[in-house]
Amino acid sequence: MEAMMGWGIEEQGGWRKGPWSPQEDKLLAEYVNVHGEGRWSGVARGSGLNRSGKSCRLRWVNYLRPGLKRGQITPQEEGIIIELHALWGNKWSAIARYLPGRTDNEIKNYWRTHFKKKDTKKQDKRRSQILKQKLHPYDNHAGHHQLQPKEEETSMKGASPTHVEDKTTTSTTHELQSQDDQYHQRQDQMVSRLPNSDDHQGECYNPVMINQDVASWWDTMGDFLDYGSWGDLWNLDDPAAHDHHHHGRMDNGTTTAGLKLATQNNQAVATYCGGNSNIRAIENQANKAFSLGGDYYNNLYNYQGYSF
DNA sequence: AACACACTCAACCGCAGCTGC
DNA sequence: AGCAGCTGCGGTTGAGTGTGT
Repeated sequence: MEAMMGWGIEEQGGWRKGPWSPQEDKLLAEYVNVHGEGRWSGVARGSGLNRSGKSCRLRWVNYLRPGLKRGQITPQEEGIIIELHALWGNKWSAIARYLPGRTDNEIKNYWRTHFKKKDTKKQDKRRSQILKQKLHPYDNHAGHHQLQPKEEETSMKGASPTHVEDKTTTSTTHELQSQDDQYHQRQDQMVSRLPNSDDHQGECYNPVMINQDVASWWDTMGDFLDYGSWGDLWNLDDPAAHDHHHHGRMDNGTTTAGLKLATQNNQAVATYCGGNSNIRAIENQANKAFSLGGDYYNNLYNYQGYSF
């Protein structure tokens, strides 16, 4: 008799339900380590567990899978969740792809706990503040040149940025102002963002070559990113996540974008995902930072922008 | 201490989409 | 084309825990 509630052939007495015991976890982990993920109905049959394939998959994905972070959601992760939820709504699995080590279930629970309650005033305010920082990074540059066109920001579907107080400026303001000045003097060195036909997954812009090692690149970018309070969308731990960004293209045409800092042989060392406005801003900043040094064709590294 | 309420999170359920026959 | 099985997703539930009175 087929058991459509779970996956696989249901044993007499039905599948075991409820919390998993350490012994069951061990059995499941051993089975997956040997046979790999997938074919979950086969897990139910072959592992000796009296659990449905569905239950096995859930336990593995949400609890046993290597690389899971556990622990509290950080403010940076919260920011990502809020921004992506504003873009995509309850697409928890899609959002989870941008938070390595977090599961869709975890994010869904977090959202419901923190932002989906009756008493939403405080939560709405916090969400608005974070969205404000995400969607208008340059508003933090009091009196600065608006580097990206406004229409790009409005292209972020579903986002309705509410104006709240700007983040307090820091000591980096002067340095940034100075860089901006030099930037405007050297705009002729800006690298154009022409589509690269080699990329079939999404629109890819020509790589910008930089002549610094990653550490100094990061130092240069770090002030700017921290200052703009959206450096958290960079992913230094799992550069391979870049590939997930490609595969995360939305069917509904939602525009998101990614950047990759990569070695000359195209191996990613850091990736970024976020709204197009942020991507454009980072590109501008990178162009500015590295064109200042001149001779940026000694390409030890490159970065590339993608629009999905 | 005892109770009520709030919160967290693991796990379940139903459904839709995909694939192979 | 239609069916069955598999997979993954989003919504929901409920047990355990924390906190306030």
